[in-house]
Amino acid sequence: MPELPDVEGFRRTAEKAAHRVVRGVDVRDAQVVLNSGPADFGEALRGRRFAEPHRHGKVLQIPTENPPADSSPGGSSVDGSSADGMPSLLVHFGMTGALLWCEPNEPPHAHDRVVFRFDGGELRYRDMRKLKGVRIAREPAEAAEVLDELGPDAAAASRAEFAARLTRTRRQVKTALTDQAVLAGLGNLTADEVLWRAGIAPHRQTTELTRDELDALHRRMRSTLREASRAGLVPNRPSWLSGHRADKRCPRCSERLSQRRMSGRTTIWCPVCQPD
DNA sequence: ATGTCTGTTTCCTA
DNA sequence: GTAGGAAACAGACA
Repeated sequence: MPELPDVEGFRRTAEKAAHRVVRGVDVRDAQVVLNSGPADFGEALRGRRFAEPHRHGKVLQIPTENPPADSSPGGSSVDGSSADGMPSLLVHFGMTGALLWCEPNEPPHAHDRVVFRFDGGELRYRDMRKLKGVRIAREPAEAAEVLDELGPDAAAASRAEFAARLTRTRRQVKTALTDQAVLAGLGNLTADEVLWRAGIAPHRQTTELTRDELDALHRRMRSTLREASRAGLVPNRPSWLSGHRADKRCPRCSERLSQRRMSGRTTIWCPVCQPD
């Protein structure tokens, strides 16, 4: 599932836990804890509060903050401790990961790999295939190591930044769009969707795109991500290309869609709306 | 049963 | 620098 819009949905889920104290961490499958042992992982988080979650591309970062200096009722104090210097939780959802907010007594799901318990609810990292998972960054520099590998967030990249990053390489535009080091957040579905909306064939070389085409691509990308993020997934609507991966007819002109594997992923486009 | 597919990423080879 | 394949994993599906 997880492309930028999905992770944006998970970010909103994580907001339910913001400013709550982590009462306990259950690592039900140590394999998804990427950079520490299960005990250390839980120990790094227990007793701290989750702060406001951030998303960069497909990566979700949940910083922590210290518990409020004892109870300060009445004061809506966000307390003194900033999230600086505190450990962060980093989540990469791989291909099948998800984050769910559950009531305390909901029975566990077979694919619940890590459970973060709070008073009155819990956050669950659920993942069937365990291609990625969670990691702990003990200080901001450690989180930066992961995030610095990524290009600018696709939903936030400016037009100029977008064009500059994309044309830095001369690869096929679909491949460049899904390269997280070029631009962070687009996956197989959103890349196909954006290219279709912009009327650009996926195998075009980035360096042969005109300024107008780059601008169109950027504009479509922003609007597509905005709409999909609101839904928390790439919609399966009839007016979207992604809704036609099965019947393989262009939603705009009804032409038979073309299909090819590009860098290992199934790529779909309309030969009429996206000419060579 | 066996093979193929999958909304991800990384590593290797040509 | 770029493209393609395989692998990590756990299914669903024909």
